[in-house]
Amino acid sequence: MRPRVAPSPDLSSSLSACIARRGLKSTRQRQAILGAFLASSGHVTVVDLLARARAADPGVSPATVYRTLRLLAECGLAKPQRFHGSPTMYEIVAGREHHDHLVCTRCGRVVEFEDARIERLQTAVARARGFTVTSHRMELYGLCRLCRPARPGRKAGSAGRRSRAKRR
Amino acid sequence: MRPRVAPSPDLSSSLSACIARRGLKSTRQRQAILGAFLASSGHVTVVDLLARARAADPGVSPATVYRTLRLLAECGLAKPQRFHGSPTMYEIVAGREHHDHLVCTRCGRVVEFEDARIERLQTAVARARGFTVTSHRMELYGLCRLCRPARPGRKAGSAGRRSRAKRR
DNA sequence: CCGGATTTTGAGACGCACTCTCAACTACGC
DNA sequence: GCGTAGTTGAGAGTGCGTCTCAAAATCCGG
Ligand SMILES: [Zn+2]
Ligand SMILES: [Zn+2]
Ligand SMILES: [Zn+2]
Ligand SMILES: [Zn+2]
Repeated sequence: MRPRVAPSPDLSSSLSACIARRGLKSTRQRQAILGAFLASSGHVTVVDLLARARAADPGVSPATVYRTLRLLAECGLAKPQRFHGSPTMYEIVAGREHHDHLVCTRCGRVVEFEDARIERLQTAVARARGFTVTSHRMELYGLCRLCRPARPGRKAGSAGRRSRAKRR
Repeated sequence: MRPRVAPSPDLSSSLSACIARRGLKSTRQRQAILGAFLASSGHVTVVDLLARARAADPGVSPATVYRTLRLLAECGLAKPQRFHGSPTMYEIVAGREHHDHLVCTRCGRVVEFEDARIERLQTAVARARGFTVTSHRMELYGLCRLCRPARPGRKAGSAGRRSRAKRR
């Protein structure tokens, strides 16, 4: 029922809408951050986003990135995801359907999935315990194809190395 | 279906074992903390645990609770659970089987459950995406039986209820 | 039971990821 | 342009947890 909207100008207008509706103002910084966010694919950290936004407009401070991200979340454009062991990541939410995550504990790659059977079972289980579920979180941690140890003949390093250096 | 071992001396000996094995020492504080932890049921925060441990022995500092909890985790006796919106909670792990959690967003109650069908589907989904799962986290958030609004014909609780009632 | 090596402890400094405060600075309608 | 309300950056503050370090406790061999 949701029209699928390719990540495009549309979304930024939807921010303007939300901004207008609340009597807020459109600023250089917000544009830069929104631009960087929409241009990103997948899941971004505040640090990532700050860097990208600064590429477009050096005058962007971390505080503003935090604030704008919160605004985007309130407008239903972004959604924070807190994966184990890394700072909060944000993903584009507009027009996408619910999904859960597979997270590679080695390279940090995040893969999304959705499984209606699991979702149904979750609801059923909850109901059986007297709960009315309003949201859930499900993350599967493990090794992705490329990080899986010692498969002969496989080269894991070439294309796949997503940045994601995590300290701990 | 599991032989229910009442939280008993067994576990504390298993700590001594782990302590001995690593050349560590048994101290008053560790006893107090372990005692408080084992006597607790369900999921405890550091603050909770500190209070309980101090009841038994006033000379226990927060730092030591953190340290001991980490030790317990390394010994496989405790497991940290980070639920959305509350500080890390620890639960007794020894001899129990894996489970996931239902969390009431209003009163904070935590209910455990385990569903083999879901677990199987998780593994299957992961494999289909090329992942080897080593662990997962699944939490269902919502309202428990007692917190569910007694619907006088009108649907009261939308998604947003944020109130944080600490359970005691 | 003692002495000394070694571990542990408490207090407070520190770190990280955020949020808040506030004075200076826009954006924007008139 | 003006005025005003919203916005920004810098830095202080907060929550939660870890680290540092000197003093204290544990343990072990004698
Ligand atoms: Zn990987
Ligand atoms: Zn996602
Ligand atoms: Zn409840
Ligand atoms: Zn549990």
